[in-house]
Amino acid sequence: MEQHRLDAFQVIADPSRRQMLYLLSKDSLTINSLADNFDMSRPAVSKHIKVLYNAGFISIQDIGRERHCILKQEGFNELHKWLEYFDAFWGSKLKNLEALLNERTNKK
Amino acid sequence: MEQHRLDAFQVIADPSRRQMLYLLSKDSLTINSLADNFDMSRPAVSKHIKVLYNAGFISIQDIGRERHCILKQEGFNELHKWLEYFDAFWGSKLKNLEALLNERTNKK
DNA sequence: AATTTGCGTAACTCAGAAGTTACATATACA
DNA sequence: TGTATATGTAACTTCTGAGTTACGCAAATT
Repeated sequence: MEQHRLDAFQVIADPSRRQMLYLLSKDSLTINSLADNFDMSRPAVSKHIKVLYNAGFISIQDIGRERHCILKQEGFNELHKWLEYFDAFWGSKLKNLEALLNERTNKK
Repeated sequence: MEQHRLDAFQVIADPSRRQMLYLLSKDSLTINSLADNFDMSRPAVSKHIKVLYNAGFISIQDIGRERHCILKQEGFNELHKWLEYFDAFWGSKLKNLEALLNERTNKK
């Protein structure tokens, strides 16, 4: 089948997928009950779910013919690390001083 | 000209742009000095810079014919807020309990 | 057993992001 | 003044993510 192996950053780039994660933060939902919240076909939602699953943003529990989607922390880790790097950058007074010095001296 | 008005999530979905932000966290750079770090044409880099600028990830200081790109916090804010929401979700023991309860009861 | 329900997948279309080359412009330098 | 440098932009091509419809299958229902 198609690739559908997007990294965490690409996964959250889609507004629909962010909305799905939000909805799942309120309650775990099946594919169909998720699809009720969107203006797209169920297969489209199904694909998004696959993307979210493959990237570790959700786990899926099969109950009979239903697939219950549950939010999963794993997918968020990479994003968290990435943002933390820049948080550290902003947070550090040393960095700020460094930047200031660069601004003043780095104009060859 | 073209739109190039991507939101913060779309902005960081591109690996090249993330790399640019990383490089700019080390030092402020001109368009050309940035382009030296990539296997793409300078106009391509120029476009990415425009995207980063429009989304508030960098500020630009014109010095003569050079454009110095400087990391800017603003663009990160939306991402930060977004992640914080889910951090709160994971962090809250109450939420975890709630999720546990949902798992046990929500199987109509 | 037949039908309905919940879902996945294949095949396709479409839009737009990301790259290219070619060109224009403004500043610095000789 | 003429040339090199640093950059932006227009026009174009290419690729792929995101949507669709049509279909298949297994579990539930009757």
